[in-house]
Amino acid sequence: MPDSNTATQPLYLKVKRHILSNIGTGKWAAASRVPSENDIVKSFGVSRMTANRALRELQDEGILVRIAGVGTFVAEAQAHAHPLEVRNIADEIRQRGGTHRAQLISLEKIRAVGALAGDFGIAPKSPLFCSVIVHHENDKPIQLEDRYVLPQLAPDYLRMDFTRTTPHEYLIKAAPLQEAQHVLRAVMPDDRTRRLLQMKRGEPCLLVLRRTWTAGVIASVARLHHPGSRYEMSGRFRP
Amino acid sequence: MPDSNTATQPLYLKVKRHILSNIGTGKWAAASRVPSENDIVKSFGVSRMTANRALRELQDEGILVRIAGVGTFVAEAQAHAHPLEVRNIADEIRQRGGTHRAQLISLEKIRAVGALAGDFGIAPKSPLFCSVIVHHENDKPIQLEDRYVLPQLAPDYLRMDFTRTTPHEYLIKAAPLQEAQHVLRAVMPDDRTRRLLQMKRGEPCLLVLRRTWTAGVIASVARLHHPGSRYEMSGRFRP
DNA sequence: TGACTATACCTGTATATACAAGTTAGGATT
DNA sequence: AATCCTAACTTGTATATACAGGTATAGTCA
Repeated sequence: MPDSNTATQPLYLKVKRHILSNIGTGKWAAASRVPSENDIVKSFGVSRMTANRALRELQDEGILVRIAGVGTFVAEAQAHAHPLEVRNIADEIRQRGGTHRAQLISLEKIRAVGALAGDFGIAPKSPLFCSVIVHHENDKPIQLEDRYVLPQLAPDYLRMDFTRTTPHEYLIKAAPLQEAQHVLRAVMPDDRTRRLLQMKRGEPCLLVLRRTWTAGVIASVARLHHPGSRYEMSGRFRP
Repeated sequence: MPDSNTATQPLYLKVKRHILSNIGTGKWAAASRVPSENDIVKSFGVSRMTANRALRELQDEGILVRIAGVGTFVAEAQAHAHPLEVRNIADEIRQRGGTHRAQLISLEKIRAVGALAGDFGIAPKSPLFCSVIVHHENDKPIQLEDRYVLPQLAPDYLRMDFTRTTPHEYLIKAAPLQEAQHVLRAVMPDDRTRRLLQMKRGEPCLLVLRRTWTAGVIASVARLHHPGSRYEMSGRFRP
């Protein structure tokens, strides 16, 4: 029955902004109660569905906690975890406006030994596919990718042309990704790594270890070495 | 008019799962069209608001793209960006079951010079608060925190006891965080850094540069050095 | 042929209403 | 005093309806 909107802005957004501003200024502290749907109906003159949408979306965004039968409350302050994106190297380069070139060092079937077999949870000497690729940005090497793949999940891995698509791109199509783990370290490169990345002596590497799971088993393990002087990861974050 | 539900499961979730399953099996490829709200009304026998909620939530989750007047489509495959968390060091240590100790090296007012003034966007020689803290895990140094703070936003910064709370914890309370940027690099430490972190010669550092914004201005800049041999960042990700 | 228009369809938002189910507090009963 | 029950309030879901505004296409008119 009330009008549709007063200033060309959706009503549920007005309600959301009002709540967010009260939380942002500290007027409504963490764990304190916020107006119920019916309170908002009265104070804003909107329908309950509109109030519900505002509160529900704020819950989905982690700002509020709602308990049926009890009420709606300001969520505890965010764990303050800032996401940093770990992305496909080719996309990353293209987005920067650079040109990507992949140099295939080797692509073969190997036998898992030692820690590698343990990583995959397979028997020692089981077959694994292994690719070694150096990724270039504007013809400067910026990533050495040592990748190991479970043959069952990517049977035609050895026939792929990895100068055209990255293993990463191929794998997310071949083996639906369920989970990924990343570990980030600063390390000194070994001789082979330093040579392939054309690094100076004494220059460190940013190392990303990536493991991806499919159907509960590790589908792929990647070791990504980046020259410290030519590569950095960055991310922006808005709470 | 139709019944409420058939199997104790919300109808909008049924619709969502149906769509997700069609996308998951590849039946509906990326960029292909998905049924309109009215199609879903007919095929599922639900109201348009219910169909709308299912499609809208899938859009919010990045699964679908909706264009008013045109239709609803399967979103292009996710950019495959894996978040890596950049967290408060004290929380991180405690969560691992270790004990955290902060060693205050210095806490003073300085004058911004050179790049620092540029970072903050303030005039050279403007005052800045500066704290230098070494964070220990089980009495081993794992982070050197060089932090610069805008005095206006944290007037009592110099009176804080940073052996009890981290600057990070203090700042998120004093200056509501609006945006944060992180840059990650592998670098060789300078002499001071190597000494404070008790590192061996030739050992690299994982360097995190963090800038946080409040009300459009940079509130704080932090340089976080970690010994490569004793520190790593990791994150898990489920799509 | 080119420009305009009417139409059909789509999403976006908003409302009034309804019923289910969880929680809490207070009152009645035993 | 302990227990049960009810009333009031909360969120969660679902519907029918309405209007606004975006987009594309077919058809009309100049």
